[in-house]
Amino acid sequence: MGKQDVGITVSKNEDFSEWYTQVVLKAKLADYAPVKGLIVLRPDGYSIWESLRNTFDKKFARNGIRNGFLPILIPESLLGKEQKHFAGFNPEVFWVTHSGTNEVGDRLALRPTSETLAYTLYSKWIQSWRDLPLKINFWNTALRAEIKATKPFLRTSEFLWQEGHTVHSTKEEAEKEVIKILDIYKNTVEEELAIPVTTGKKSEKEKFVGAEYTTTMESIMPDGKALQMGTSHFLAQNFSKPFEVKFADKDNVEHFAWQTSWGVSWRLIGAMIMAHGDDKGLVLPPKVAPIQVVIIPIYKNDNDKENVIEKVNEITNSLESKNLRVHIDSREEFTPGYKFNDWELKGVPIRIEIGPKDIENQTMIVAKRYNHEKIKLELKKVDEITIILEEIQTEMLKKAKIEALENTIDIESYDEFKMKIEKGGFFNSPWCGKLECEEKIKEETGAEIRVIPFNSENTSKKCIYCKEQSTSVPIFARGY
RNA sequence: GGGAUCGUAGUCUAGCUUGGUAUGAUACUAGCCUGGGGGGCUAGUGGUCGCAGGUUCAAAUCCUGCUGAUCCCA
Repeated sequence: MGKQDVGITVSKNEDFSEWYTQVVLKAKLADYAPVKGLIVLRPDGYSIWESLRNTFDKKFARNGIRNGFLPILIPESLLGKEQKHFAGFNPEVFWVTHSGTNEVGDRLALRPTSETLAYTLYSKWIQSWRDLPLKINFWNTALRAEIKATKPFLRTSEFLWQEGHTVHSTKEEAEKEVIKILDIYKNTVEEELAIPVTTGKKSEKEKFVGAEYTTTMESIMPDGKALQMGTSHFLAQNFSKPFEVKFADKDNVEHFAWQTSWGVSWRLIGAMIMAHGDDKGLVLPPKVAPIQVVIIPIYKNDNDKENVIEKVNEITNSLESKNLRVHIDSREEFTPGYKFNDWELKGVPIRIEIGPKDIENQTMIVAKRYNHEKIKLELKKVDEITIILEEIQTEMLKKAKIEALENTIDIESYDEFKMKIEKGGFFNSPWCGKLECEEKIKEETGAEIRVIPFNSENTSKKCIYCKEQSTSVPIFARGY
């Protein structure tokens, strides 16, 4: 196999879509399953998911949220109980119609999301204000049939995610919860995955069906398209009424409860691949990298080998004592050069090279994945690796922020909007708030309102489409 | 929703027009030499040609259906 076949064969700039698919497959994060639109997570991909899950679990726990588990089948009678919600999901629901050869009576849906099921149970579990707030998170998968344009992690018919469902006695408390969760999402994505996000509300048209409003975090990808990174919904009493999630308040009067739901999916992994990867492959932020440091021993003869391995073991012990995830690539069948490329494809943040020359000088070579920098580090300063990893994490976010900023522009002229939309990007453009303008813009340019950023609602500008007084300055973009 | 292209060994691919059980590279296995940016030599292994059916003495090749992937437009 030639050099060009093992690694990524296209440039990220020239063929972004092909580049993305190759990175996913060749870095062994995921593979296609035998059914359309479904993918398989391989250990390196799953490990990143586990890392995110651990972080979220810690933060959820601190916020009084516990995990539970719900079954995957939902009877049609339940799914259809909240009409708007049902209408919104119906086209993409997978149905179980048979058990063995027998037809089932009430068709069973493979959950597209669990609101209806969860709240049926919540109504049983909640009777008094003393039972509130009830905050449960579920790690599971959701199924939504994607007919066309499937893409690993970004658009698949089944996806791993978490869905949180909380119940509160007051509107205020529920709305606070919505924002608290969105904050957790934002800081986790920025701190762990080093991807900057913009938070705000979805427009009426784009909100979660059944929600009173949806808050969202959006990111701009290097190809200029927007990616929804997570949503947190204020459900008001839209579900508590049909599902009778009621509680007796202190005055012994029964009230319908106020609810929220929220979720992030493995889409975040897709975002991470796109945001940081380069022409050599994946680039992993240190915090979620399954392997943070890979060590490549280099030697020509047995004598060298013995000395090198000894040092390599010392370094490994030292790094592992700092709780770093270290791997020694001791494969004999590959040359060092091959291994360099191999681990770069897999995105390992730091590579350490140690050979006879280094031993002589009491140094090692430290190569950083994200900027291709190579430095010489004294062996006795091995502890600095921890600091370098932290720096990498910070620098990656900084770099991503700069790129996001470059792709974000203020546009008030519709002509300019139409001209520039081909290249993609986040456009801050004033909007009057009318559905009609939103739809026309989508129709004529393919761009939609991705998010109405918080604090963007004080504006004296004129709507980019109808020129009337605007009510906000949303971010318009073409999306995934 | 509309349109186009494609599917041959782990990977990439030749062969298809004009039917005769498949070409090359790479990967993989073994051995030796190598080893600081995708090493070399030698010898091997690996294929129900996406699936099902049809035409035919004979199908990777022609026909039909299905399935999966990719791209473009709405």
